[in-house]
Amino acid sequence: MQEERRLAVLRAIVEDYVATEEPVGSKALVERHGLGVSPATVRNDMAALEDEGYITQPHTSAGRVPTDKGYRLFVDRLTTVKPMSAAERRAVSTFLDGAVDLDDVVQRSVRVLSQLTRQVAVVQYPTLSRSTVRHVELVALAPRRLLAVLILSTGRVEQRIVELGADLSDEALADLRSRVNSVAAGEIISTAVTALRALAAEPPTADLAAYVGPVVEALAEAMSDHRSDERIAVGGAANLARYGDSFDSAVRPLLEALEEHVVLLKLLGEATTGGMVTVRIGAEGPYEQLASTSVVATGYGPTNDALATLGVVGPTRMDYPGTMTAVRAVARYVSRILDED
Amino acid sequence: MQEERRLAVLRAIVEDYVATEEPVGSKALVERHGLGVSPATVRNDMAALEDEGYITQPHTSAGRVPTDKGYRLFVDRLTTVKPMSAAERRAVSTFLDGAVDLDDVVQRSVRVLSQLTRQVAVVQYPTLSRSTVRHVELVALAPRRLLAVLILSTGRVEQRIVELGADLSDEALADLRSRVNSVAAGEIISTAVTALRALAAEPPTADLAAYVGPVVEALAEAMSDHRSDERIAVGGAANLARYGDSFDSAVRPLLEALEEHVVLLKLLGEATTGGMVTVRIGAEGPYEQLASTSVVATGYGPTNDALATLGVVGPTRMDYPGTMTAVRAVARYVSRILDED
DNA sequence: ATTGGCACTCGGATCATCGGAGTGCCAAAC
DNA sequence: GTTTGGCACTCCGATGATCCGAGTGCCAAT
Repeated sequence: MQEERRLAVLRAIVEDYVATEEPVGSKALVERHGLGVSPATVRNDMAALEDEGYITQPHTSAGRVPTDKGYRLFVDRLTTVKPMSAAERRAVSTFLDGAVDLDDVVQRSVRVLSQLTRQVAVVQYPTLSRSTVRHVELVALAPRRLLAVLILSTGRVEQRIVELGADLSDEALADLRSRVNSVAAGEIISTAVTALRALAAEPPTADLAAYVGPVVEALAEAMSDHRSDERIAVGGAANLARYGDSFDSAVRPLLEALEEHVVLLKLLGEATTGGMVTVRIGAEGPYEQLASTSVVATGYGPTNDALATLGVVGPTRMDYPGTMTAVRAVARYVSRILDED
Repeated sequence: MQEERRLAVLRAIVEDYVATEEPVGSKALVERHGLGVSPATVRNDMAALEDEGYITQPHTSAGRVPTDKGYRLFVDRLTTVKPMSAAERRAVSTFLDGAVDLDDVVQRSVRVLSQLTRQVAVVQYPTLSRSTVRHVELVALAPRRLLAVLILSTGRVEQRIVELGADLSDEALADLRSRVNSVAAGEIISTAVTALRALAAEPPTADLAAYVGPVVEALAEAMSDHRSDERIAVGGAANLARYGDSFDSAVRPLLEALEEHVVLLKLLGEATTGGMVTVRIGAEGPYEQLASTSVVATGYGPTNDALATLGVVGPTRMDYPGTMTAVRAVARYVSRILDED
């Protein structure tokens, strides 16, 4: 079964290259891994693997390096799930358990993920679109100005200041508050927006006619605010310093991407559910300039109904198994925490 | 007046070195700047400047490079205030005017500042400690759980979830809300905390005794939360890519510092008021590892009562005059915006 | 005080050399 | 048919020698 051995060779090449950062030759391979064959045999296999496009040599008479295609095969078929050490598990859970609010959860996740993977970590804030309205609070700030506070099921809180066209009485405010909550509370965002707009279109009392419009508009705007969909936390940029070589080709575009949240979001891709981790390798991604960076990401959210994405961005030459388990584990912990409150 | 010319020479060296990134020699100096003397004269001056410690040569027979001391003199005595171009002004104001809330103001400031200076920009969120309580809202989420929303004069909103020891009636909630607001609203943070604690110590009605404690504690904690004092926004890290050389010595520690908000805060230093811009050059700063980075910072806040700091971090070799005006301008615009709402 | 002249220094670029790791291929062995 | 040892070959990268030129310091002249 040479076929089997070839795959073993590919796996060995990937592992060694990731570990050493240097092209790996036939001799070093047989020494460091227990393949019971001679270097010559490995060379034959390597030639075959090269023909099929899984590896290349940077130049004649150098060792081999995996191609994107090689990494792809490695990830798809040669990766064994690597469990996290007990210490790591404990670190993740204790660190994340200390979070006091949503912001803090996200910050801490980014931090722990980047430390675990020694890579750049990216965590998207939970999307509004799937969450439900827990409560709407209206607070009078001045006769003609109020603060609308929107509390969502994910724990996110949005607030807007609303300017009114006429003075507002306390009774009218209380009335408005209860009416708004009765149509919106408990509903999913999109439904809530529709219901609120309906309320604004036909003011139930003449009193409210002057206020309901601006308030509803502010709320609807807060609910469908795509800016907040794009909120993202990034951490571990210092890990980029380890790239060392290939600075211009790899680090610069990545640093630029990290500041463009829209780009980052596209890079993370669609959120996947159920513990599935997406791996996008090098040129498989949407940006040419990031041809030598890979993305390992997964969705997270309460009850495994993916609310948002979180993951890691790094060089194609990365420890995929380790990164994948780290990403999966952090996603699971974060989901659990969000479920709790 | 050789003294005067010497300073002119120093200024020319700084300007040239900042522009070209290369040690500057006597010949190039007289050519590029209109000093009406010969290279030999300049050499004499340079020797004197070197004796006094304002410049050095990286190695014998190379041009001169300013020392920290040289930059210091340049900043203190040789800098003419460089006004911003009309286009820049317009860019800043229109960009910042588009901000919708406090978060957005900070984000946009970081962005505009980093683009203006082509450097890493850092903006601290307004401190809680100087601001006053605008309003406290209490929202029932469940019979034994409520959400406390704290609205501050800076526009910042903090919220905390409070677990109660007993079921809460609507009347008790309303009572509590009005009592809390009557003692806290309009007060400065520290006063409000004291007043609230007093309220908790002697519950005005037996009804409230079971609730007032946890609620007040949550509010006090939110008010004195030092974590939020440490909130910071960073932008323009991609500009670090321009360093090119001196990667390990300069970029790596800086990247690490950017993730340690505590370090960054210490780096920014005390907030200064009244349009004063602080410049800290190289080894003047508190961190050895950042001996080749400078900080240009200033305080900002409504009515010029510095609430927080904002600034730029970059290599000692930076365009100080330009950076200083940019920092000053952004601080002024941000202050104005915060004053408005 | 300034200037032109001049010998001197030293870093960086250029180029040649050399060693070694690694390959491909072939013929022998299993 | 697969595996293996042997061998000639390639080419990268380190090392070292050479050389050029920008820049300096100093001195004598202005």
